[in-house]
Amino acid sequence: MPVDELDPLIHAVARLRIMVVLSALTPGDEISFPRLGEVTDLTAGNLLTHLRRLAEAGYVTVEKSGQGSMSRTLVAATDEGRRALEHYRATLGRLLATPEPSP
Amino acid sequence: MPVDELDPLIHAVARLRIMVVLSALTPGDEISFPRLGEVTDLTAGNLLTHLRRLAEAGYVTVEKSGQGSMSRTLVAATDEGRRALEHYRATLGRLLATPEPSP
DNA sequence: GGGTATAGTTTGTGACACAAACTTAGAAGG
DNA sequence: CCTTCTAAGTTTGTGTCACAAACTATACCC
Repeated sequence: MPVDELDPLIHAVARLRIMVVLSALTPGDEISFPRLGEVTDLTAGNLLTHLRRLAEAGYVTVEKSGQGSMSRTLVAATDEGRRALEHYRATLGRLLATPEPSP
Repeated sequence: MPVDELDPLIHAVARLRIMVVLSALTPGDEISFPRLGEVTDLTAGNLLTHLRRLAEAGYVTVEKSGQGSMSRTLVAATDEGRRALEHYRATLGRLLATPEPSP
């Protein structure tokens, strides 16, 4: 009945947190992998996996440089990612507000 | 960091839909199992499982009468369920709104 | 150079959403 | 009455996924 479905990629709590944090960044800004892990309260393994899926969807960019302990990974939301989150927000707002008349 | 966690019982899309529909009912009102299945767009199997979990949590009541094709099952949200949804709504709103200052 | 710390990756497992198959019992109808 | 159909729930099997523990690679310190 509700034509608009909640984007399952964003709906997972962990990824939702990631997207919220990334979208809060000034466009053009980035955040480091470890810092993002702290802020979202995710272990590195989880963060990595979720970022991979978000990157595959084109919602985030992941830039890596260096190797081993010198590696620096920077993450940012893409415009598409921001739009997707906005759309999710709107859809969810609609869903939560809907009294859905029952005949 | 965000102390308030999203209630995972409600967060699943299917159960979220169920709770929204049930909460939209006038307190004291009930909805039939088949009708709830239609409105939430869930198969009977799914609906049953999700209702079971919601009932275990005390978020909904499930009243059964009759057997076989004569069985009538009525479902309603409990006060606790309504409160939980409200809390979920608030938590989510906070999460989605949080710009979360990054040092 | 052995130990410790940091950054990221791989892997194993348990939970869970989902739908297909099954059960039960009344109604249709011949 | 005996079969067939349909409606209402229930059980079960399967694929997906979130999660954390274990692992790899590299630098810093003594």
